[in-house]
Amino acid sequence: MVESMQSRSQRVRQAVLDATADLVAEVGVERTTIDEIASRSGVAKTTIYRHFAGKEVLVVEAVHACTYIPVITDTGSLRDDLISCFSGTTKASYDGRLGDMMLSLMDAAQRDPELGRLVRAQTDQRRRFATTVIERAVARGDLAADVDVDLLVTLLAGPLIYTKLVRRQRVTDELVAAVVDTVLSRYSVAKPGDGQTGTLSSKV
Amino acid sequence: MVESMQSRSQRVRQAVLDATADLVAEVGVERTTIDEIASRSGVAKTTIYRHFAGKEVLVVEAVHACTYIPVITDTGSLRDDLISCFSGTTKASYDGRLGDMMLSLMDAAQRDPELGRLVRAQTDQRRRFATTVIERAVARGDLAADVDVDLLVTLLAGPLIYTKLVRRQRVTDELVAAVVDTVLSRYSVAKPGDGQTGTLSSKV
DNA sequence: CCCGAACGCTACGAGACCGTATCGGGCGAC
DNA sequence: GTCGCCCGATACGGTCTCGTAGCGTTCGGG
Repeated sequence: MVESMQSRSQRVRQAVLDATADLVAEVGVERTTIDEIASRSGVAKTTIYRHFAGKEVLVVEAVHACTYIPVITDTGSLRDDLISCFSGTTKASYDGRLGDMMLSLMDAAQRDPELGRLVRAQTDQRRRFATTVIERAVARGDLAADVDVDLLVTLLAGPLIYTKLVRRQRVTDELVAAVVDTVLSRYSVAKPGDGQTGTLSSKV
Repeated sequence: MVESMQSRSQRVRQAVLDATADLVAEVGVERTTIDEIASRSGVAKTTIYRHFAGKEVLVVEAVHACTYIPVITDTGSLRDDLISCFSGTTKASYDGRLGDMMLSLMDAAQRDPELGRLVRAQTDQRRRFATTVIERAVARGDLAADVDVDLLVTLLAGPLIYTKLVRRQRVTDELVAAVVDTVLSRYSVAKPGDGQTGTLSSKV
């Protein structure tokens, strides 16, 4: 009841955070100004200062509100789970507003400790999704027990994020599948009698 | 002789570009101001404007002056060449001033077309080094002829740059070797006379 | 219906940067 | 030595952004 009743204060907060997120995505953290946020959101600058201490807090909250939580699948196939995981995090998230923010956020995070923690938490969380999926595969015996999970996640996430942020190209489903297949083919255990994990004949 | 003769104009230019590079590495492109550049370099603001049109040109030239060109080795071993290549580009360069600039540069490049071209050129050039090494291996027969070179470069460079820029961890020699070895083990041709891309022995 | 809290609007002073003008000083060439 | 060019220092007007104050207006619960 509370969430639909607090119409005034809550609506204002949401409008401000939305406008902030839009602005950060468009012009970056540095060029985002309170005046422009006021103009976009339709909320008076005075009112913004009544809700938020300053731009830093505003940006942190706005980004936090944009965080997308993917659904971790459990199909029994490491390959499918990984593709699902990275399509949900790397692709979906990075195609939206959050993707446009990332570079500016990471840049600003180099100097703002608060933003630094936020970005780091975001990164760690994403890695944890992949880690979970991988560790389940280890438990099933699809991967050797002594696999360097951290390295494996880096090998998977690295090319995708690099493609998105540095090369500024779309992360296609084909790319996700290609990365997962290539990396997995190195680590996969050849199961005796069962060809489920076999990704041997990938057509590159 | 010319370079040591043009003492006045040349020394001033160099001092300004150095200070600009330092500032960009420290506080980013946006927060870099002409006044601060003047203060750091010891060159009067008036003089800076006599040499450069504005901050944009200044940053572009400063970054351009920082570009590090690695030596492409040709040891006959694809693995060693790749490690040498990525240690030279990803590691050495990204450990210096240029590394601290990259995030801010890429962010600013989203809005400044000139910087965009610069960053893109930089990225493409680095990829070309790896591409050269890989294509030589293909010519030797160490790699199958139908290898997706572009994907392969992304698989190699991605994890390293991701480690440096996103995770903000040092790119160690061990990491470079691990990435190269893992990715290569997928693509390497088993034996001459065997199937082309087949990597049957997927041991851990 | 009425009152109080929350909001919108305008204006303000302060500070940072920008880009330019003006003038004085010094270095180098001849 | 002298002249010309380049540089340094200061100052200025202009713009942008910040954060706050004053005051009129509107929304919503009782």
